[in-house]
Amino acid sequence: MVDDSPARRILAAVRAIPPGRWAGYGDVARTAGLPGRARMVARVLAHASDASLPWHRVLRSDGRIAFAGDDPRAAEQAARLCREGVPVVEGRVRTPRIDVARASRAALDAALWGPG
DNA sequence: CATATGACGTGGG
DNA sequence: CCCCACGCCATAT
Repeated sequence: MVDDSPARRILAAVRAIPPGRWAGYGDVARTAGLPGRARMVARVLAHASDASLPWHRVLRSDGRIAFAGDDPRAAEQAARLCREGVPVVEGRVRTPRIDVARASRAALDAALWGPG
């Protein structure tokens, strides 16, 4: 079926976040059917091998980057976000997060119905 | 087996 | 804004 292992559902949820937007770890977990498992999302992303995965669109619930400020990964994430038009100031974004579950459903609809 | 550790979240003081 | 407690759970030590 479309949903397989928890990890797979998490990755699917992350991929559903459109460019220029972001979502929280908890949001992704809920969308993946794993309420309260934000840490699991972090783990999955940490071990993800898919280079095309938009991991940079996942932030803490308050819009801050999860890595420490001196962590090179933080700079990388900020760069990617800025590149998509999401300004990162002091390690945090101001733009409102999106409803991942909604985006996820939209993605499924698009996959089923196609562009037209 | 006991503790500590993470790319976390929420609630309260 | 700060700090703390607790919930969560796979891995690591």
